[in-house]
Amino acid sequence: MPELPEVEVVRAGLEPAITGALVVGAAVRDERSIRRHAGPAEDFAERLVGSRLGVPQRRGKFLWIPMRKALGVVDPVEPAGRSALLIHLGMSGQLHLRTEDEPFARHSRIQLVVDGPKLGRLRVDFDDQRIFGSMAVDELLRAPDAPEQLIPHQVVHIARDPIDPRFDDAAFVAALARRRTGVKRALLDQTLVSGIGNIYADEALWAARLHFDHPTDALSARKAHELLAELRAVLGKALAEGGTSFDSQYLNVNGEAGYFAHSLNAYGRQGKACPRCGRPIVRETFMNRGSHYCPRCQRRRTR
DNA sequence: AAGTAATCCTGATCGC
DNA sequence: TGCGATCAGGATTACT
Repeated sequence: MPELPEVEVVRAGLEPAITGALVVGAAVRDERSIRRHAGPAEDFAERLVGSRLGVPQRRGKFLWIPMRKALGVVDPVEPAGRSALLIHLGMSGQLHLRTEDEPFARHSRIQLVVDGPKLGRLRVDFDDQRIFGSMAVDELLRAPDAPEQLIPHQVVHIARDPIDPRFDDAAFVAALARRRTGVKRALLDQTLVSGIGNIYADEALWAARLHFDHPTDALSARKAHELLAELRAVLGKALAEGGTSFDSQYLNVNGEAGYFAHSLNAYGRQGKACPRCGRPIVRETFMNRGSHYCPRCQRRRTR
């Protein structure tokens, strides 16, 4: 399940193949994989083919590539177009760089062919088993809090992520205090802070010794800052290790797995000893997903 | 208005 | 062997 570190690994992996490249082909094999696109598959392909691509960008778990039709002379590195190829990997979406003669993966849904200045002609495959992911061509708008930044229309409501240099720590802590909900719910709310999913929420809560349902309004500012620090630590470490791969559901653009699964302290470790105190990690269903925590280190507190 | 539940999907796994 | 039920969860939609 790709979260911030996995999406950033993919973004960085795309960069040398994509930046300045011309789209020479686009094929949608499954319309469900362009659910986020406003028009039909033909429209999606038409907009892409003949477009020059810029540097891949990311906010939270959303990825996008600025693009503009290559009419006349344009800066190949940053085309300054007003649209972008928007990508969300969902649960099982993957982007793979392949040569044109390589076979399609079983769950290949969309294929692009690009011709770039660095790596030449390549196929960019969007493979997605569960089809929670999607691509779209979306309009670029000025970011509400930074007029010189352009972000896709569908990303405007997404908060900045904790490793964004413009993330406002004090505003986040204040917003958290205004909420009347459990802390894990808040962490998973992408309009409050983005990029965090079930794995890194559980890991950060374990590190900060917080129960997943701890009321946000009962959290001290000091504890909220500590949680933010732990979030950054776990996201940064996972990024450095290439993300978390449990199975083939997450691989980078070259088909390689990440190593962070070996570093997990709570997520998926139910029944195993808490690395801090030795008590078995417990798994409870919460918000239709598993929550993993140490019943000794992460005591539930009441409002 | 803010908070929460339901919904979309497929494949691996389990029980019978 | 095969079949149906269950589980995994990110973002959006539809409620309360």
